[in-house]
Formats: sequence, C-alpha cells, structure tokens
Amino acid sequence: MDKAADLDYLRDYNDALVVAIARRTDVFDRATIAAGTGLTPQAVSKVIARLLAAGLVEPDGVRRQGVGKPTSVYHLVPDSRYAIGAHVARRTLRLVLTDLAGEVLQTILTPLPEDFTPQRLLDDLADGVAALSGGCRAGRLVGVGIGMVGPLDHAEGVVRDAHRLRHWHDVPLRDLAAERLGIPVLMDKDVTAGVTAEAWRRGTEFRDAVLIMVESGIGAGLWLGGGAYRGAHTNAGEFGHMVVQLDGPRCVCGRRGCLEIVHDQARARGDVDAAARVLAVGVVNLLQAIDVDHVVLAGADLLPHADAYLDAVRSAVRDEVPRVDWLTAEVTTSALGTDVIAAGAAMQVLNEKYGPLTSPRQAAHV
Amino acid sequence: MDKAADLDYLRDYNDALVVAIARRTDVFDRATIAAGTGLTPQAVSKVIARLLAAGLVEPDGVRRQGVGKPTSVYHLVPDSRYAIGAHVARRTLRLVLTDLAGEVLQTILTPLPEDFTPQRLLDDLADGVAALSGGCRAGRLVGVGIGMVGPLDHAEGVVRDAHRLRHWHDVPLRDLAAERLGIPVLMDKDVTAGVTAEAWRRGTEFRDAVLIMVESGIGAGLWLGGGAYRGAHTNAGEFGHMVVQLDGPRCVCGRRGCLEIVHDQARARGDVDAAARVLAVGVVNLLQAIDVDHVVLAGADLLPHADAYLDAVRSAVRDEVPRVDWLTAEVTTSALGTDVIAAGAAMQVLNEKYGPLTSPRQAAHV
DNA sequence: GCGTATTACGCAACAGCGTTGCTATTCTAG
DNA sequence: CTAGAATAGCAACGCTGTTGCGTAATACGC
Repeated sequence: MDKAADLDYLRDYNDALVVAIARRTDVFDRATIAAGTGLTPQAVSKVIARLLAAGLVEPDGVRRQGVGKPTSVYHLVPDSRYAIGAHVARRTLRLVLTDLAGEVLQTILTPLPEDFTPQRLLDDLADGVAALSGGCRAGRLVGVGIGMVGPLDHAEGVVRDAHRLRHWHDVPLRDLAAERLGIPVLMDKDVTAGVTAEAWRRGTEFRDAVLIMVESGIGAGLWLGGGAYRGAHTNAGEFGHMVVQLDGPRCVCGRRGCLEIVHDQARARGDVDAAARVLAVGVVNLLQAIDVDHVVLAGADLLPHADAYLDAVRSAVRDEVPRVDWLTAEVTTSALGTDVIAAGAAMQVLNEKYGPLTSPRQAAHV
Repeated sequence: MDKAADLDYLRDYNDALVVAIARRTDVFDRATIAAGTGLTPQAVSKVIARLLAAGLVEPDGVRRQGVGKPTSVYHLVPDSRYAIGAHVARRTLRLVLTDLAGEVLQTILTPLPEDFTPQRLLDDLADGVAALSGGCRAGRLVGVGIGMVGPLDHAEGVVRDAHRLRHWHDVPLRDLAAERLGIPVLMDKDVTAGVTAEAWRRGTEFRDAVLIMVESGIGAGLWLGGGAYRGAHTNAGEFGHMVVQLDGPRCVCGRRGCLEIVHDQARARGDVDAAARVLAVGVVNLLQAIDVDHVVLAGADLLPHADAYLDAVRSAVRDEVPRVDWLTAEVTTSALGTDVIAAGAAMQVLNEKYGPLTSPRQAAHV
C-alpha cells in the first residue's frame, strides 16, 4: 500500500522546488518564484527563510527595477553541500567530489585488479572517500553514491551479478559501504547515475531523456517524467540487448542480432561509422518506444569517436523519425565527459535530499 | 517552472489513496488503512468522513473480531460516479459507460464511414453520450474520455495526424467535444487509455506495465512508475516502428524492417504463429528497455488468435530474458476484451479526479 | 526639495492538514 | 457483574500555505 503525504512532505517538496530553481539561476527573487510555482509571495518568504537557515542560499543584495522598493535577491551557495560519487567499472574506480551546483571539484582514478573482490573495492572506496572528504568543510558532505554495472537491485542495494566480475553475486554493497564509510550511501546502475548527472545540471526542462553508454556493453539510463526510471526490477535500460536483426549473430545474452553484438562486430572490424549507424538505429527505436527529447551519448568506447556517433545519431533522428518537425530530440554528449557516471552517482545523493520529489512514495524512503 | 504543492494537494492525494484501496477490497476499515498508508487512525477517520460526505463510500456495518469494540467497516459505492469512454478507431466508434469500480455497464458500437470528418464524429459522439447518460443518475457523470489513434498531443488535446484518416490534421478534438457535450472531456492515445483500464482495475501492484495493441498497426500503452507515460510529445509507445531486421522490408514509416511490417507480412501469408513470434521478439526488446512486469495483449487483430500470441510471448519471455527467475513478467490478455480502450478512456476520467496523484504537477491541471 | 504613487517585505491572524491526548463506547473473558 | 481490551471520535495542537494590512524604500511629478 502506498504511503500517504503529510505536512513534512509538503514542506520538503516546496523547499526542493525552490532549490531546483536556485540551482540554475545566478540569482533569484521572491516574486519570480511566486509567479512560477503558484505559491504566494509570503509562502516563498517562508521557504527562503528555511533555506537561509540551512545555509543553502544566501542574500545577494538588492536589484533596483524602476519605481518601488528594490527587490531582495538571493543565490545558491554551491559549497554548502558536497557529495562524493563513485563509478565502479570493470577495471577502474573513479571517484569525484561535487558540490550542490553539480560542479565536479576533484577526481581520483584508481585502477582495479582483474576480478576484484567486494572487500578490495570497499578498501579502495574508503581510501578515496577519505582523501576527497578533506576537500569539504565538516558536516557538509551529504553522502556517497555508487554507480555500478548491473544487474543490481536498487531497492535492496544489492549487486545481483555484475557483468563479467566473478566475485559479485548478491553482494549487499550499499549497506556494506554505508557501514564501512559511516555516511549515507546510495547505489544504482551506472547508466541511471549518468542520466541523473545531466538532469541535475540541466534543470526541469530536462524531463524525458536517455543517456546512452557504450563501454564494455551498451546500456541506457532513463529519465522519464522528471525522475530516474529503473523499471520493476532495476533492469530498465538494457538497451544493448534489443534485437535489431532477427537472424543476426548470436549474442552473449542468448538471443540473436542484439544491438550490442551487431555494433561490437562492426567496431571489431574497425568500422566505427557502421557501428555508429547501428547504434543510431537503436536510438531511434528507443525514441519510438519512449519518446524522449534529450539523448546524451557517453561511455569510454564512444567518446573517443564522439563526432562519428553524434553525426550518425543526429542524422538518424533527423531522417528516420517521422514528423521530425514536431518530434524534436536534441542529441549531445555530456559536458562531464568520462566523469558523468561518477558525478551522477554523487548527484543522486544530492537529488535524494535536495531534489524535487515526484511523489510521497519517494519521500518515504529518504 | 513546476507547480508547488499546497494543503489541497495533500488532502486530495490522501483521499485518492483511500479511494484506491477501497476500489479493490470488498470492505475496508480504519486500522488497516492506517497501517498501510502510515496515517494515524484519526486522520483516516477524517478521510473517511470526507468520502462519506461525497457519497463515494458508505458504511457496511461492523465486524466483530475478538475482544473490544467491533470495527466499523465501509465499502466503495460503485454507482456513485460514472464515466463514459469512447474508442475512436478507423471504422468504428465504441462507447462504454463505466462506474467508479471500473465495471463496464453498457456498450454502444457505431460504424463510422470511411474518412469520417470531425463533425461526423462529434455528432455520433453526442448521440451516444446522450444515450448512455440515461443510465446514470443526474450529477454523477464525471466526464467523457476519448481514446484515439495517434499521433496526437495530449497536453493540448489536439489530434495531429490520425493514421490513415484524411480529415484529421491538427483537430482540437478535446475542446470541441467538451463544448459540444457540455461536460469535461479528456483525450489520449488509444493504447494509453487501454493500459489505464488495466491499471485502474488491478491496483497499485500494477506499477510498471505495457499494453500491446495489434489493430491496424502495432502500438504500446505504457504505465510506468504508477502512472501513464506519454513521453515528451505524447508519442511514446510507437512500438510497431522499432526496427527488428536491419535489412528488412520497407515500412510505411520509411524505415526498414520495422516490427510492424515484418509482423504484418507474416499475417498476410496466413502464418499467425510466425507473426506472434515476431511480436514476441518486440515484447522482449521492450522488456529489456523498460523492465515492466506486466504485459497485456489487446487489439482486434490479436484477440481472435489470443492463444497463439499468448503462447509466443510467454515462451519468449521465459526463454529469451536472462535471469528470468528474477526478471519475472506476467503476460495476459485484458479481461475487458475489445472494450479495453473505450473503458480505459472512461477510467482516465475517473483516474484524473479520484486516482492517486503522482505529483503536484498533475494536480495542477485538474 | 518634497509629497505621492509604487513596489516589496514581513508581522499577525487564519483555515485546514495530520497528530496527539484523552474520553466514551462496546465487546470478550472470567 | 467486573476487568480488560480494542475501537471511535472530540478537542487541542503544531505546522503548512493564505490573507490582511502596516511598513520600508524607491522613482517620479510638482
């Protein structure tokens, strides 16, 4: 049975709404927020008072705009909160420190041995978090996010069977890390973390989006209706295992003609353009299925050839989507580059605490 | 800028939550709801008082359960509210009258002439609605829902280019119908309406689902995270235009090897089983992409061969989805049969007013 | 230079939400 | 018949956003 909403939810929701606005404007004022949110100016004053008390925003003087008392303006305090994000890949652990505005302040890249164990990861994670914590004032570190290859169970915080990692079956990584680090930890699929990074930085017009990641496999992070979408079993976005050629080559997953195997074969023979065109067909398939208007390309196997992939996907979106005048979709790479997953893991922590809640159900497990 | 939440939203949310519970239990009591929702028993009493005043629920005596004062129990009053749903297909207009519980009480099937005009549809709609309104007590008809072939714009209520209907370009059908009928009207894609019917009848465990419709084209209605998902331009679910064979036959949409053209060619040569297997590949593709745990099959071209399609999809889900022990997905047809779209259109009206809101944003446009 | 209109801010009172404290009611068990 | 237990509901409460209204600070007209 779903959870009911109470006054705490109401307050948190509206506070988060104002933080979301503050995050993407240099300065903001009472009247603008009141007009945009439908709150009364007086209610906005109360929200701002709470945010001032929490240190999340601070006054930015006044703005004279014609006749009348000047408007008080405020701005976000980016370094009022920090989060650390971890991107656990098959051979590397990438850690980043980000602030409330979603800027990456510091990065640590640690190589991981082949078939590393959970214990080894926890050790490296603890070392890295200790090193990065030095960069932020006491009490301002909100938590640590982990972006990990799947399959995993987001609700339980358990890694089910990390792809091609022997020691990773049913590992309750989230709780293990929280215990080891002594601060709140979130864990999610790498691609879902990645798309959260874009969403946190780009704001509320970024409502329906997908992040395509090509990096030892092809996956997609889904951001639907203004929130991360993970599916019924945290398995959404297994984009690479869509069949695009019924009689195609056998894939590791057991099916024939998966996008991933067709793509990888083209890459294996050195034909990046052909690989990009195959990926583009998959992207258009995804647009047909879920109609997002933002596509972000990412991943260590894609970014070195970003131009080729961008060209292929953009022209497919332009030429293969019917009524493209109306069904526009922007195709970009992430400004965060190879940090996008780790940064997104960090921003999931910020989003959990300071981001716009989409339902009381979400609020319940904070 | 998103809308803020206020006390009205809080009240409506919790009221809707209790209605949702009432809808799928014979009787309910205060303590059970309190435990399930996290509300205090006293708060539940206030909610029930409001629902009693609105006539949505009524007392159902008491239940003795051991020692202590007997529990007061209540039940939903199905005929306290009605809605009418319309399924506009290429050659037929199907109208149904449903009650608050989602039961179909009456059906009217009207043939439509080839290339019917908006005016003609409005006339037939008005006649049908007048006929069905007789079946419900005054003031209890909440509104009319229209499920229509796309593409259309749900937010604006405008039919963009109904497939293979000449007179349907940029027709503001929702507002035209509302003016003509004098009651609130909603309009949505047929498949989205269809999946809403299943959701309204099956309750909150039905959080991530897809309704596959094979009926002069192949489409999918998406229900993600407990609400209808329409995408950025109301174009989600164009499932039939996913490429499943890179070098396949040319489709009407301009691409090669779309699911729809491959499927239709198999049907054209009378091979229902092959067609069903192709559809099944598409369904597994969709499961990989969005990881839903309910698949509902529907549509006039599918239901006559429901067993073949159920078999094919079920075995594909069983054999082609990795870790199927964990990634379970139930595959069924709808109990509503050919009424599912029209009934769903009606239930969208009920859902808008009495269904669980997922965010204040949704509440804003009620 | 000065009064006035204009714009913005914020205190105080308010309605309505869920919560808490407590009393009344109604049953079973002994 | 009494004690104990479970439920219902009244009343007061804290907190939310809202409303009414007084105050502060500016530009503009005279």
